Amino acid sequence: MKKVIETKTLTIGRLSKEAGVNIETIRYYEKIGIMPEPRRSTGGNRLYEEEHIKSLAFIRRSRDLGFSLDEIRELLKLVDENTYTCAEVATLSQKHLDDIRAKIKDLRKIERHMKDMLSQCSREKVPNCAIIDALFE
Amino acid sequence: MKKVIETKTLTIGRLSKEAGVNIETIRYYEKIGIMPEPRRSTGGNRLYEEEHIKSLAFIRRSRDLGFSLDEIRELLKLVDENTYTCAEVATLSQKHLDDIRAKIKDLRKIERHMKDMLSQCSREKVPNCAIIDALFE
DNA sequence: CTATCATCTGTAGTTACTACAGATTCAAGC
DNA sequence: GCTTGAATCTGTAGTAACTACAGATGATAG
Repeated sequence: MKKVIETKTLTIGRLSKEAGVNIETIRYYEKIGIMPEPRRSTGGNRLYEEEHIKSLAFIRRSRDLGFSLDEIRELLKLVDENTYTCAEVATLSQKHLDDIRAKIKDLRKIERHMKDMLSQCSREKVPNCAIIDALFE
Repeated sequence: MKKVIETKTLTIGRLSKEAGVNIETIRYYEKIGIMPEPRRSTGGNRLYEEEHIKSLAFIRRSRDLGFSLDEIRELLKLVDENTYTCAEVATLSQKHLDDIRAKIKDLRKIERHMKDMLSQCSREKVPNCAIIDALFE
């Protein structure tokens, strides 16, 4: 007997719902070349396969972790070349982690400043405000 | 004797250097209406006074604290109307502080995930990477 | 008076999308 | 087969906060 390979094919609308990603965003990912072009129906509508579902999931997961689309492109290039090594991936990821830590540091500094300014503010309904003064230096 | 009010007048280039802000950025702030229009020389070059120096300092300080230009516009509107109260300013600032804290929280979550992923990575020069696997889920 | 520098206006590019408009295509019912 | 309404198509423009030009003037030193 013939083995039938069951591949679920999705329209862009279904993929959008399943992945929780806007239709426009999916087309955008294709346009900038980080999602592979799907085959089309005779009329020209996109038809997605397992491959694309995975690809989109990878992109979204990476985005959620704060990777830029360029960084994701790098990662995907490594994967697609199939020649990537753990070391290369780790290097990219470590750099990303460093960036995140730097951002946290910056934000914490801002948080302290804001907290200080707010603590100096009487919060009463009078003009003349310690916060405004601080911003004017 | 006549009291001579000494007002230093700056060209955009000088203001740019003193404030450490790009010339284009200064013009941009004027265009979007958060910096007042300066008077011009007969030839049309911008001539800045103390007022503008202060204004620019306020904007930059607020930007450094992460306020958006729209938020700064709000703050400046309060100041310019001269009817602002400490309470209004404090409300805006508190909201901003909350935003910052939320961002820090998000980033810390990301940091943990990245750290976990990196800890599972052998970092050796072999293909097949725990990080990539994790991103594919 | 001229050479060189500073400024001028206006437009386009950046990131990661989102939001249309106007034209087709698809799927379902009759 | 035909119609209708939903889904999809392409392409363009908008968002935030700038930056980077191009090509035309303005200012200034010698």
